[in-house]
This record gives sequence, structure tokens and C-alpha cells, in this order.
Amino acid sequence: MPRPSTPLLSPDRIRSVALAIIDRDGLDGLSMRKLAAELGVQAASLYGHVRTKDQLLNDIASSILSTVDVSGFTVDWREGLIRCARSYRAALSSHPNIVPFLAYGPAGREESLQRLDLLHGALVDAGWSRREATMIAAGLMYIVFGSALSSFSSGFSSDPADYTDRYPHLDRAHLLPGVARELDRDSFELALAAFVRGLQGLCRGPDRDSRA
Amino acid sequence: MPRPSTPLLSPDRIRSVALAIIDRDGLDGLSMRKLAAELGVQAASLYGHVRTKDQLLNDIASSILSTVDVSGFTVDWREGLIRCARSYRAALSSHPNIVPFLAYGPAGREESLQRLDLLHGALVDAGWSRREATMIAAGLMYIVFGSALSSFSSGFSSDPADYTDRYPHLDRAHLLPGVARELDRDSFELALAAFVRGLQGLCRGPDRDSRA
DNA sequence: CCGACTAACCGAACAGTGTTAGGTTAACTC
DNA sequence: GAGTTAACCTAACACTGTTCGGTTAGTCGG
Repeated sequence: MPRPSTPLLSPDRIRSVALAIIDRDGLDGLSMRKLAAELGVQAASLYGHVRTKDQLLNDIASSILSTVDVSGFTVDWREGLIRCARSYRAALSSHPNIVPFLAYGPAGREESLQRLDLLHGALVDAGWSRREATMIAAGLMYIVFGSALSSFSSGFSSDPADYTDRYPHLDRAHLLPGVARELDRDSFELALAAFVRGLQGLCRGPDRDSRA
Repeated sequence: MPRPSTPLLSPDRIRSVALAIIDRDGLDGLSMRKLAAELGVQAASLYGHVRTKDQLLNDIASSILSTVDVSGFTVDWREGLIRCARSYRAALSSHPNIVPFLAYGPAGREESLQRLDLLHGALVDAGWSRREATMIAAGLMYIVFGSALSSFSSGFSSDPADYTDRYPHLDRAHLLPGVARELDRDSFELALAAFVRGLQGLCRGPDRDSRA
């Protein structure tokens, strides 16, 4: 089957099918051969459209993170932080299986840096010092990424009965998939609210002019 | 070389050399063949002492996390949270290359659950509701794990000059290894302090009887 | 219309991975 | 001293990401 009339492959199609496989079978469930098979093609053909598997994963990650919205700073920095974090979390939790890949180090993830830069600039504009802004942005990322990977729903929700007797304080109910998802969201919201709330008064902060 | 007079291998020795390789060459730098070679042995011989590579990594992770101290709750829950988080972070940042493995889901990491159970119990004893205690413990883990992997020092510290012009708000200094480490620690401390500080007043909390 | 060229795919291979089966021999037990 | 076990080995299996050299469909220049 040499050069079909209409091309079977395109970077977009490859990315989209790859992401579907990751969502379905997990990060380790994606192999170039399986991806090729699912595209009706041999593995070698992929390399005409994709430089390497790692690059493919990076592109997928970037496209997921590109849905993150950092434009909530028009109101005030608190709202901005909260909206940004929620948007980040929404992006990550829509494709949780790719999160472990992100853990391998963004190195030069272009989009992430740009967003971080924007976030940082907004905080500085709000009156925080450059160093404070950096640390606050980092702290926000801690909560976002931490909640994306050490979540209850994906963490340990196989057989609740196993845990009940060995860990008396942990509630069995936490491990039911439905409750776990809700608990994840509430834990995230709690951590986020506590973090933002705890910020003021810790450093000198910007509140002398931008807000009472 | 069949059955040497004194055994070359033991689970402990395997774990320790494996961890050394991970620390030196990264998580992907560890292969069973390389590990065996470094132990003066063939790869197959490892499987007499270790069930599988994944199990080996789990054991290593557990042994690292076993140094975490959750016994700071005798003073009060705030101190307890802070000490626990610091201890956790210290454990993780002493072997940062294994953190991505942890991201693949603890599933049944025994030790983690036990520690979580203890933490949870301490919070309940301090007066928080069970659900609140769960969410607070989760939030603490967010900050700990988030700081362990989305750190500045491991994140993007290759060539500062690349970033400076493209991201005007980000300071070049952040990317120098020495500064990055310090910045990581300060960011963690800030996030932790803000989180703990922000907790009181958010939920009803335990402060009516245990503290003013 | 026809030749040159390129783009898209394929088959086969390479070096590497985790893991297992079956063999060899030293050390321990009775 | 025989039998058993424990510790290692060699060889292989099924996989992985990736590359090389082919084969052909489409496209462009003359």
C-alpha cells in the first residue's frame, strides 16, 4: 500500500488517536505500533509526520495545556489565581493519564513557560514583588499538579474492603469512585481557598493600594 | 559461575544499587541489565531476589517514604501539618529522580496509606470532622508532591539565556541551579504556611476547644 | 504526454527492554 | 556420601522506539 490517494495520516489525526489511546489504556498503553495499527498503518509510517514519540507526547501535552485560561486577572489577583488554578485542573483532569508524563520534567515546554510568565506578570502588576510573585505562582502549581496526580480517584480505589480494617481512620466511603471524584474536587477547592486566603498577611502583599 | 560461596545478591543490596543508579542516571537510566552489571551479575539472577522491576521500584519508594515522620502532632495540628510536610519533602527531594515513578499512582503503597491514616486520625483528634481531615490531608499531599515534581531546579534550568528575552517577567536568576534550589524551598515554605494559615476560618475548624 | 521528483507508506532490521525456562554447580542437610 | 536447595548462568521470547531502503501514487515542468 504505497502512497494512498488521500493521505491516511496527519499530525492532528495522529495526536488525536494517540490521546484517545492514552485516555483508554493509560500512558504505558501507548506504543507506536499500537498507535499505527489503530490508524490503519505500519509503525514506520508515523515517523514521516512525527519526529519522535517523546515529541508526540510533548505536543499532546501542550495542546491540552493550551486550554488553560490565565485571563482572570482583570478582577483582582485572588480571583485570577483561583480561576487560573481551576482552569489548569480542569485541563489536567480531563486527561488524567497523561499527567505522569508531565511529571518527567517540562524542560522546555514552551506553553507552560509562557503561561507562567503571564501569571507572574499579573501578580507583579497587582503589587507583589518579583520574588513573591514567583513563589506564589509556584505554590499554585504545586496545588494544581499535586491534585492532578495524588488524587483519590486514581490513587487507590480498587477494593475498599481491603482498607477498612487496616486503616481505621480512613473512611471506606472515600474510596467509592463517585465519592472519590467529588472528594478530589472538594479537596482541591479547599487547598486552593486556604492557600489564597493564607497569602495575605504572610508577605507584605499588594493590599495597601489595590484593595483594602 | 554457579552459586558462589558467599551470595553476591540480596534484596537490600539490589535496592541500594538500584537507587544509586536512579540517583545518578535518572529513572529511565535504570534497566535490569545495567543494574545486574553493576552488581557483577547477569540480569536473570535478579529475579531470584526481586519479583519484578515494578515491585523493586515500589520497594525503593516505600523505603524512601518510610523516613517520613508524622509524629509532630503532639504540639498542635498546625505544627503537626508543617512538620509532616517538611519531612515528606525532605524525603522526596533527597531522591528527586524517583518522584516521577510515584506519579504513576500509589495504588497499594502500604506505607503511604498508613501514614495518611495516622495524619487523618491526628486531625480528627484535633477536632476536625472526618471529611475535613481527609481534605486537609489531601491538600497537604498536593503541596508536598507538587513541590517535589514541578520544581524549578529540575524543571527548566538548562540555559537561562534562552528564556530571558522570550519571557520578560521571569527572572533569569531563577534558573541558576543554586538560586533555584533555594527558591524551591522558599516556595514550598510559602505555600505550606499560606495553606495552614488559610485553613482556620475556612471550615469551622477545631479551634473552639483546642486553641483560642 | 512523459519523465523527474517528491510524498506517503511498507518490510525488515537494530539495539534495547522486562521477563522466563532450563541448565550447572556450590553449599547445606541427613 | 546422596539428595536437595539456592544462586547463578545462557538463551530465548515478546516487546519497545527508531532507522534504512524500497515501492508506488500523486504532482509538476517541458
